Amino acid sequence: MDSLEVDKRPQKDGAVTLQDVAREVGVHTSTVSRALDPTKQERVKESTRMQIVDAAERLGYRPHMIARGLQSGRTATIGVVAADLGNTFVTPIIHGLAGAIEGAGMLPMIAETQDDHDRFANILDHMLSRRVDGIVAVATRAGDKEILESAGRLVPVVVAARPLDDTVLPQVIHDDRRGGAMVAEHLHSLGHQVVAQLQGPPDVANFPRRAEGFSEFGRSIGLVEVLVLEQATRPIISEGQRLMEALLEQGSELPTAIFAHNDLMALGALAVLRAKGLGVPDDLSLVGYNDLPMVGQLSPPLTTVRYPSLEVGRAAGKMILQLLAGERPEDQWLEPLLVPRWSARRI
Amino acid sequence: MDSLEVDKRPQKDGAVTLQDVAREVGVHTSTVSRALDPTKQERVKESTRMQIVDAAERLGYRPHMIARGLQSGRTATIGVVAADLGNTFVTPIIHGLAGAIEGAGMLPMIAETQDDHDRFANILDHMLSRRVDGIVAVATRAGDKEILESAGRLVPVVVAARPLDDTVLPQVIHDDRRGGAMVAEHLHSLGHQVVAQLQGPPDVANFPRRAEGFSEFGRSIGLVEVLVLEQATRPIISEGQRLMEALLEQGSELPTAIFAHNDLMALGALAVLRAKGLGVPDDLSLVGYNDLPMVGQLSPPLTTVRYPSLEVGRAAGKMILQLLAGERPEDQWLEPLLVPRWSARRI
DNA sequence: CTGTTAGCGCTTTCAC
DNA sequence: GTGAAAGCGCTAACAG
Repeated sequence: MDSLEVDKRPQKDGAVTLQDVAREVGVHTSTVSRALDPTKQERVKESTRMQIVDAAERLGYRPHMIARGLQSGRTATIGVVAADLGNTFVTPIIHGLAGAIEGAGMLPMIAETQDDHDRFANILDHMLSRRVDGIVAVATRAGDKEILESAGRLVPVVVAARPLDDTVLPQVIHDDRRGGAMVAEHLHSLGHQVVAQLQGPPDVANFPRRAEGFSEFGRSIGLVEVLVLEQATRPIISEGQRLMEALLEQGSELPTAIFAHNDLMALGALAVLRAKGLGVPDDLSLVGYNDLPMVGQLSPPLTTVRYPSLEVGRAAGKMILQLLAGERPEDQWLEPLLVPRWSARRI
Repeated sequence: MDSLEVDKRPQKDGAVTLQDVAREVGVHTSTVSRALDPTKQERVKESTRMQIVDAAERLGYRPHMIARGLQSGRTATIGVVAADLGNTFVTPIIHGLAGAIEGAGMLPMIAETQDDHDRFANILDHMLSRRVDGIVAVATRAGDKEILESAGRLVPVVVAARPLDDTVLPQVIHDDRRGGAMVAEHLHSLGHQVVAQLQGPPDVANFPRRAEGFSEFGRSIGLVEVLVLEQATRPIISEGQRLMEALLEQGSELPTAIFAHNDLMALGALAVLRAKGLGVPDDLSLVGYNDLPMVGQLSPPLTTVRYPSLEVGRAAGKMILQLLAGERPEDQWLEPLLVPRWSARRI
């Protein structure tokens, strides 16, 4: 029985393994592994390497990244936790992120929280189970901080888009406070004196910051703010409608200009105003935030603050890569830019 | 030496393994495995199971899906191959897909081809290396067919959004031909007689179908079509501009209405028309395709054909799940819907 | 009911 | 320059 060789066919699913290639060439799997590894292929005799490469090609060998990952502990995957893929605000972030990490052979894996804390927790857990190499959180609410930080102890985590107060986690931060102030300044420069805000959910840190920047700077230059008694529970169109209606019905003085905390809420407000027969900007000026695709071509073209989504995604990707390389990246600051269009006009 | 026990601390990265839990409770790993597997936990004595669950909780055990995947050959991951994440057309598809598969514990992994064949090939290869359980292709061009079909021999593949002619692969199909015809009919009903198309890339099957539907049905009802001598190389704004300029400069009769093969190209055309001092719809009617978010609020609100992106994503997700369950799903047909707004008017 | 053994496909010592 | 063997964390087949 000197020929114990068992005829091991390629596995049921048809995948060709290192074994198959090794058998084909008549060498050991470790030799094949070395021959196919760019960093080690010098340690293999040129002639055998050629045979191996050839056989691998011929058989259609494809490395099994899962098996490799089990060994190395890396999956070349970055988990992206978003709130809502239906919001055109997040797509460019994912786009930028994907572009930034693809050079390193990494791919994003995406999940949606729907702004629900339990889902957030589950998703984080799931991603850790999958052993993603890093996590980019673009959906964080204040209540998610602890759990995200504890994930950060296991794997690199970058916080993007929605900032977190007092955290050790590295962040890509947008200066929302400054953005809010820019809106106040713009309205003031157009001659407005009585203004109001439609505020986004207070537990998404961007919104309180926008509110503060707007209110404080506005006060300092003499703007009078009519307080809206409601706040949005989510930063979406329907909530913009609700707040706008609340403002109109609460019986207080009507402002001449409104700062909606994001473009979607501005769209909601616009719909309500239109329905009530109020013209924008003729009767009321309106400013949004984010500069979503196409808002510059709305009727009227929306004055807004440009939020650099693509750059945020790119920066987050780079930071994750740095973290993975053992570096400790500094927080990135990305500045807002006021984009004056036609929905806010001189009074 | 009856106590060979080595003090195996949890691994360097702090991850707790079955081993750790087993050691803690004083049982074998396979017992722990069973105790933690919902389908097998009856085979474990209640008391030990309790201890195990307790210890797992206490130690912070988290299943290692990679290791499990190596064993089972499944990764609970669906690869999504998109052309361009920057296009708001794809996002809802991903959104729908993610929603459809999440119930099965699967997550999408996304990559962009930028409409480049080599990148398409690389990405497919990469996804197969990662052993995704299935692939949804939303970026296919005619030249990608063979390679996609060969991937389909290894793993379930669903073709969505961009159809493929004569393929065995299951598809989510949108009736582009019908959509094109609907546009012709609409323009005809508005009294237009001379029309033109800004055609999308011919190797993305949707566009020739839209063109045929439009031309053939248009001819049958008496529309005269001015041929544009150029075709887009990609379905994007700048190409819409280029074609619109080409039409204006080619010296042929000017149509009274234009059918742009998608909304982005319509936006490009709109910009050119505006720059040349031509009003839409006063001087020229314009119809797009897709009904991207917000095009209903443009100035003018764009008349377009609604492409059911979200539903396409959902259907693709369901089909992948069916395929994974060993079923052979039928192709899904999703119908277009003309959305009349203000960019096309009665002549 | 629980322990043993083998092995998923690959990389990585350690020998020779 | 190459082979042998161990092992990544888990599941499954087989004992007992």
